[in-house]
Amino acid sequence: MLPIGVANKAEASNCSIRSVLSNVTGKWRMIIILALEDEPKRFGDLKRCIGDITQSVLTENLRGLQRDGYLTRTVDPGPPVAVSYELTTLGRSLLEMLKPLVFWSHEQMDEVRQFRMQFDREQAGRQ
Amino acid sequence: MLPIGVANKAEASNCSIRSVLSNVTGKWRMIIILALEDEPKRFGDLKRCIGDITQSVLTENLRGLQRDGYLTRTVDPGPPVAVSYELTTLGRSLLEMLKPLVFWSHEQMDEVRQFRMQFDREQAGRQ
DNA sequence: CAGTATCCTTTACGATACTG
DNA sequence: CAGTATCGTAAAGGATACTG
Repeated sequence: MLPIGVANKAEASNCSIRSVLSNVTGKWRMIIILALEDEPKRFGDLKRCIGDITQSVLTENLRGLQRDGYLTRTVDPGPPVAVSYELTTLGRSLLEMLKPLVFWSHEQMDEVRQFRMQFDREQAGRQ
Repeated sequence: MLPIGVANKAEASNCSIRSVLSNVTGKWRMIIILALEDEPKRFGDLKRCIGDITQSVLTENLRGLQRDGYLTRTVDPGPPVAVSYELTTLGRSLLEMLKPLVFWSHEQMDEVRQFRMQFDREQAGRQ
């Protein structure tokens, strides 16, 4: 069995599984990793590629991923300055873990939507 | 390449990959799925097993997972009443996607911690 | 036992303006 | 171009009290 539980609060902070799993929670971290699959990208490219992320949020999340060692940030002082982000070996390794999950998500999407609609209908019927 | 980006906001809501990936973001959803790996568990068992989750938050997340079809909720009217939660086929299928990620997390934890410490040292040095 | 109901705090996210 | 700085909102989570 996996050590997912904690006996107390002090233990929670260094609970191994949780601390690393939390790297891919949040709305954007997986998306960014996936966006860097094929090649290094510059800040503006990433923003365009993802589409609906704001500058400040993209910056925050890139910092976090860089801090944890999933990507590198390289500055080419211009002018104009160009900053590019690239997956590290660790990041690429995470990407490989994520890909099956993404394809699975894609496949199961309709089923989840069915379940949701049914659940919501049942809830509505109970009112 | 994976369709992770969106061209506009309207498209974002039915962007397949994101909508299902978001099922496993958040602090607790993966944890709950993992906690149900071995056998169905009752509400109190889950709470004890996870350790540091409050009743209300556990309830919310169980509802969400049930809504999306990952688990079932079965009531045995007592008294005393006993409610047990069990992974569905879909939930078990998700669990299998999650397990490699969890083991990977466990293995890579030290490396991530090293990166973090180094990054934080560099940041401190820059002040 | 398995919740609901409140209320509160924290975190993530978003919009906008400004800068070297 | 790639940010930073502010400010505001929304969602998640947490603490506590109460209930059939």
